Amino acid sequence: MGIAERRSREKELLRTKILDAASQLFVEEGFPNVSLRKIASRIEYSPATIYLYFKDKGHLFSSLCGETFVQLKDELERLEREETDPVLCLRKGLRSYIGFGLQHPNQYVLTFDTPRSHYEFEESSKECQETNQVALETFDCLRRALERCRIAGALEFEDLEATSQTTWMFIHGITSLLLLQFSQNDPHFPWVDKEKLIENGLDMILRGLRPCR
Amino acid sequence: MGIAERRSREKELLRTKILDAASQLFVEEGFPNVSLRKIASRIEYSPATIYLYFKDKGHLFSSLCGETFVQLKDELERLEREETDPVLCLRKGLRSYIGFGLQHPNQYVLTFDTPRSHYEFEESSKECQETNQVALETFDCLRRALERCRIAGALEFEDLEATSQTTWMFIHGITSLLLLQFSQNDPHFPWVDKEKLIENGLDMILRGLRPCR
DNA sequence: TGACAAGATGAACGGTGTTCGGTAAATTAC
DNA sequence: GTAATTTACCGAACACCGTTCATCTTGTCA
Repeated sequence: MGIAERRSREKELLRTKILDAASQLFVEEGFPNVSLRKIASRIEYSPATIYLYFKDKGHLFSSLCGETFVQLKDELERLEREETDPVLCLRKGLRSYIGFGLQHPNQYVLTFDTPRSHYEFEESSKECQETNQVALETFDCLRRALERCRIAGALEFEDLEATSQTTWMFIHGITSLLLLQFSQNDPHFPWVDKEKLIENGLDMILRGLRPCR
Repeated sequence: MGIAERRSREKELLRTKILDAASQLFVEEGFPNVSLRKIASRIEYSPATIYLYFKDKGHLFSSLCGETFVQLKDELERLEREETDPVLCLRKGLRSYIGFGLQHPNQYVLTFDTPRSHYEFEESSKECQETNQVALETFDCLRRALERCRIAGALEFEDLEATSQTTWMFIHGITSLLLLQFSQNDPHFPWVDKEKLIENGLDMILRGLRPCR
């Protein structure tokens, strides 16, 4: 049955066409400024057609973010294989996370700085499940990196889970404020240099985890 | 001229009536779920009337957030006067910041986790100026608290400004993730206890600033 | 060739922020 | 006391938005 295959191939093609157009507009303008009508008109289809491929606007952008975050996971797993010094591996991983956020501001903000209720209208769709899975695996990289440091005796902490989550909170804080407050051309707030902030942040995190000698 | 005064008093009254209604709805439902029509109907005025008192939706909620954040500043300044141990003062202040965010989730998220372009459509209005001023003074509390710790020899760091900003980023990270990711009924992510996370976070921050002995 | 199914859509629904011309009342001037 | 003017307000509209659904076209199969 070659016909059915071609059909489903064509369906997949339009699906990715929608995703591509959405992605472009999303990167340019951010979630709330991209309308389904804009996406539809860019690919020369009716807005209603999008609903044959995605449940709603939220799920479309969820799967968009999911796709992007796979890159971060891959990058972190690459680091894990290539960098043998555990502390350096941790530090580079944290730096990658921040860099990833800076490179994909809209995806980052939509995923971590937006109340779910504002864009996700039903739980447990297939896309969300997958995205969630990627997120867990990405977080696992951090967990493993910390545990390796502890085993090597380079860092010291009691509760791996709590420490992993706290560390995530810290680098999220750096990323989030850099995206949302830094480089607002706010002439009144005396932001110091961006790279310096990042380095300072990473130093402080690692110092907070170093064994008390 | 008593008439003019009464008039401006009445005008101020309606202004605060709008703000009150907006505040209630805002706390209940969050920025994007509160429409000017809802506010208007709650106070039994036309939506158009709101535009006689506020430039647009963004400015209305900006001044709302500003009002709320004054409370945090007051709390921090109170701490500064009453708590003599500088490190304890710093720690309590950081804790207050997080607690404030948890108590006013919508205000916090709108102020720090929302791209300005999504709700603020023109710079430098009177309300924004005032809010900005409050923000700067609040940040100054953190700066002073850190400096006092350094002078007392309890903490050690090079650059006060960078350290203040980094510290803010950390507590913002804690607050932001607690508000936006924690207690999503995400059965898959193994969040540890909230209080434990906060304590762990504060410990890590202070350890990251302790002098190397 | 006719029946059927899948894909795409036009038009509509109920909502949004925002603008503007007009109105009615309160104030001022005469 | 009446006319002119300022003020506060609002109905209606504009241009959007996400979403739904009956309808239509078109490719497929018997």
